[in-house]
Parts: sequence; structure tokens; C-alpha cells
Amino acid sequence: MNHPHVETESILRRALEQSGQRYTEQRAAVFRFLRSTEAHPTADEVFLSVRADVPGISLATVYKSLETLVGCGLASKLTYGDGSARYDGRTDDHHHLRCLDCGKVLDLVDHVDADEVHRLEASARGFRVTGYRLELTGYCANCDRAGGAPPA
Amino acid sequence: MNHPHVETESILRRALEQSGQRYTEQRAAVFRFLRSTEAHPTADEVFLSVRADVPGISLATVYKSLETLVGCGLASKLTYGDGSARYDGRTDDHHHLRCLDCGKVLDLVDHVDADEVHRLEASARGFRVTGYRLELTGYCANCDRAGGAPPA
DNA sequence: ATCCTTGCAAAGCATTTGCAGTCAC
DNA sequence: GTGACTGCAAATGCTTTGCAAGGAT
Repeated sequence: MNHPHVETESILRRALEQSGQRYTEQRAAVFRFLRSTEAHPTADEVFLSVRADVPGISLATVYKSLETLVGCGLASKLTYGDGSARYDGRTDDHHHLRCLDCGKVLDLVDHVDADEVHRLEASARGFRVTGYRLELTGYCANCDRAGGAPPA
Repeated sequence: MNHPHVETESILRRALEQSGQRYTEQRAAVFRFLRSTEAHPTADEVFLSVRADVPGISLATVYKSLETLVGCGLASKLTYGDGSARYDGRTDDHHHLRCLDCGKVLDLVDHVDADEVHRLEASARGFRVTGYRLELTGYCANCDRAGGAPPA
């Protein structure tokens, strides 16, 4: 943690090299921004923020960069039905809370118990399980307070 | 289970009445088809199948009908990143297996233990949880056999 | 020098919408 | 008879693509 910027840059360089791709200012800026936020931004939000670092960047390049990062395992794409995809710079195994009112996505700081996961895998007969995704839905503190939410 | 068609029809009539909406041949055909399959079809697949019952139906009407059914709680919408949404006529609480190769969605005949769910809810501080969604990903018997899948 | 990447504009695809005619109640 | 629903076509919104110019190795 001594040189966070340098470390981030070399992580990216290494990952790109491994797949025969090139290090560019645009990809670096997108990667840096994703690492700096917990807001799970949409492609457009990434675009708007990254323009501060790289003024001429285009939305198409942001999409391409995000796809590249996901392909390298440096980010993940979260897809919900409503509107656009969101991107997450965290690569460790974790899960999400999603507000049904404002659409905000929060990190869940807990895991499904490993035994429970194995039990579920066992009931998936004839299917080779390689991963899982869990999402709790409900209402965030802000929207709950606003009273826009049914009491379930 | 003596008159499955009749029962299906009255379930739909009742649900529509409750929300001030009308019973139509198109909605009935979409509902019947969703109930008859476990294939988790896309809107387009629903459209193609339902045309056998209601030749003149339009894709827009299929979309509207599916939305109506979801709104009445008679179906649910499954959204993954790849392409189009899928619809599920089952309304009981259950989860899914999704093949990363062919995209097929299967039902998981098991639940997350209730205690485990409560434990996770408790770690979602400041967030009122109203539901959750779990999806196991991997490779179905067909695709696994075909060898198109990395060994994890 | 090679060939990957960018930015632009246009295309693509799933889904939604506006509206006149039709139908359920 | 009234208001909701259908079908058509056009529109929308997110994302991807083709291509010429520029940049990384």
C-alpha cells in the first residue's frame, strides 16, 4: 500500500500483457476510476468521470475499456433488468444489495456459508457449478426513509 | 388439477380484475404458454410459440402481456447480461442454474437455508431487505459433455 | 514497422411508445 | 357506451461495430 498508483498501474500492465493487449492512458483511467469508487457506476457514469482525466475520451472507448478489464478479470459487470449495466472494480468474491427504488447497488460484507453452497451444488444434478451470484433486494436507508417503499 | 385450463383461466381473470385490467385472448395465451414450459423463454420465443394459438398477435402485445403478468405476480422476469430477458411462469420461491455456454436456464430444486438468509440480512445494516435472488452458474450436462467448458 | 487502439458516426438489438381502430365489460 | 387493449410502425436507449488516423511495443 505504499504506492497505490504505481501498484494499480503495474497490475493493469501485467494483466494486459498476459493477453497480448496494450497499456493505454484510456484503459488506465477507467481502471483507476473503477478502483476508486464503491458506487458501481454505469458505463455512462464512468465516461463522465473519466473525462476529467482524459478529456478527449469517447463513450465507445469507455465501453471497450470496460469490456477489456472484465475480460482480464480486473472488473466485473453487474446486470439487472433496469436500464444499463453497472461495473464493479472489486474482484474478490462478494455480493450485492440493490435498492428497488433508486437502483443503487451496495456491497454486502458477508458470504453465504461454504457448506450451504456445497449443499446447493449437490442438488444441481447433471450440472457442473463453477460460481454463484447472490443479490439481496430491498430499500436503502435513504429511500426507506422517504417512504416510497411498500412495507413488504 | 381436474380442469387445468379452466383453473388457469380463472387464476388469470381474478388477478386481472384485482388491478382493474381486462381478460383478453392474448394475455391468456401468453399465460398458458408460460405455465406450460420450464424453458424460461425470451419474449421473442413466447411470441413465436403463442402465434400458434393467436395468429395475429404482435410482438409488442407479447411484451405488454408479459409486463402485465409480472405486475400481477403471475410471472417473473429473469435478467442476465447476455441478450434478452427471460420469463418464468413459476411464482413460488425458487432459484436458477444458468449455463455459461448455451445460456439455458434450469430450475434449482432447493432453497437457501432460512437461517442463512436471516444471517445475511442482518449484515445488510441500514438496508431493509425484502427479497433475494440466487443464481448458480456453470455448465449444463450437454455443454459440459461437448467439452466447450474450462475445468474451472 | 507492426498491428492494436482510439474516436467518430452509423448500425444493431431489445424493448417501449403513440395512436387509431377494436374489444371487453 | 366507456375506457382498456391491440397491432402497427416509429422511436428510444444502451451497446457494438466499421473504419481511418494515431499510438504502443
